[in-house]
Amino acid sequence: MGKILENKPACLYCNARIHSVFNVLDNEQLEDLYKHKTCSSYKKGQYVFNELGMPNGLFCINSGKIKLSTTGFDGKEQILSLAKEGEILGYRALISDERYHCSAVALEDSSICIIDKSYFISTIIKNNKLLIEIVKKVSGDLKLAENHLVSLSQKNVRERLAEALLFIKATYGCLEDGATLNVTLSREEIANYVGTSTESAIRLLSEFNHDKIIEIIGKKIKILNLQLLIKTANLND
Amino acid sequence: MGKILENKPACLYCNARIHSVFNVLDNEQLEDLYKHKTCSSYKKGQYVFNELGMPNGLFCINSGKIKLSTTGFDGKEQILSLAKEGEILGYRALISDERYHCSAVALEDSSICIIDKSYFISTIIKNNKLLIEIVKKVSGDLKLAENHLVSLSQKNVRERLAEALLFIKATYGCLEDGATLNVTLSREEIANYVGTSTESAIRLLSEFNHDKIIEIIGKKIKILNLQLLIKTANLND
DNA sequence: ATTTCTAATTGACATATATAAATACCTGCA
DNA sequence: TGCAGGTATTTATATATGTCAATTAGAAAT
Repeated sequence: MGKILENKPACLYCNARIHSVFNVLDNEQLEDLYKHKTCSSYKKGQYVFNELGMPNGLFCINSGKIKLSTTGFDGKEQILSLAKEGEILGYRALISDERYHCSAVALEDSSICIIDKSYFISTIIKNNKLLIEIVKKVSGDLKLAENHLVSLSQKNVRERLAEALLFIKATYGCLEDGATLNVTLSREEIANYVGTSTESAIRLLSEFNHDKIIEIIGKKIKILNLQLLIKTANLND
Repeated sequence: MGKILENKPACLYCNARIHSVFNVLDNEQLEDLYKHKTCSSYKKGQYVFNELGMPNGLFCINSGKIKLSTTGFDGKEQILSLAKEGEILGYRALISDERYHCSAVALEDSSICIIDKSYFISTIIKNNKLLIEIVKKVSGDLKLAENHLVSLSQKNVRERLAEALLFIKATYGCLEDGATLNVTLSREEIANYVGTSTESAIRLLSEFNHDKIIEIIGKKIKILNLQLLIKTANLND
């Protein structure tokens, strides 16, 4: 469990809201939402929820970065996606009333609002606009999963790694320099997204580094040649 | 385009309805649905829609079998899922108002109802129960995609092929003998679901055949030893 | 029945990638 | 300051799987 914050952020003035499903709510509804939530802080590495648990609320990231992963057949982690502020988590398990089928772990210190389960359920039944936003959100997630699936099925590790770096950039953006990825993932985590061994991920990152596609600065990765990275990823869309 | 049938099936008496999202509609709503649809037949191999097109209606399989696939980076097919009677197709593109991101092709002669686009959109905005069913449907699809993704990422071809056979059995069931898979897929199609080369799929199917896990009877596959197949698939759930 | 075309099969070979093992590098903590 | 435990890196090696090429079987067409 995260540490409950006394000062929970006002939904009405939440910066993350514009990119979230709650953007379709009016001011009154946002006030109502505020009344039915709490907000907790999570330390880097802490679980927000894990795939064994039953949901008791809807998570909405206020700030921070979260990885969503699942445990494969021999305990190996598979990172399914990366989430940032404004994104809701755990909605599927909530709506279908079943266990989470993935785990959410903080990649850095994060604050996350937890919306009361029964309030959320009763709200979506009344509010079609919100529900449609949720359908769009799941559809978008499905599309991302399918793209990831095709890459895993058809591309080699080098292409997938390049794609992963582009995905990280697209998700979390860069630091002020406009090139250094704005998140720190371990080599193992990168490998667990790409679907390869940690050693292979390291080897290829070194190659990218040597080929001046990226520069490795400690745990940070700086994209030196975006065009070449895109070419290496062999994208088709 | 499929060939439009003069006698479209009544939604009220549709056998497939029980397993579909439309099971939440009452009799009056089903009559209404009937009024806003057409029904077409598709020959084996025919496209129901393809990933280039814009949706102009919601497809609902009345009878037959459909494969959903997408085209990978160098034109290679990736089969994403298999659909049967009662399943709706193309709902995501419709709701998000964008192009299909996969293609639907008939695996055998099929009849498919096409529900008027504007009718469907206006209906889901009014009918929350239906919309919730759709959320559950997308969520289920996402769950399947994620499981497939993890297998592609972490399992070897042998395990994935065994898993694919189990998936086909779970989706389409068996013939009267309770063991022969009730669908004919080419070796290439099997490979394109498994994420391997056609040759590797053939080789491993021969191995399964030799090991008495399956029996290959022409294009049909009979599961001889289900327990061993499950063990070979190395399932964890 | 004969031809033609596609799908299935088999074998040989190349190679990408996993695995294993050893070393180097951090980072927190005593 | 130095130890300890994890993370990162590198090298060597094994192997699963893709690729290429040749053959066979089966289905469709004339």
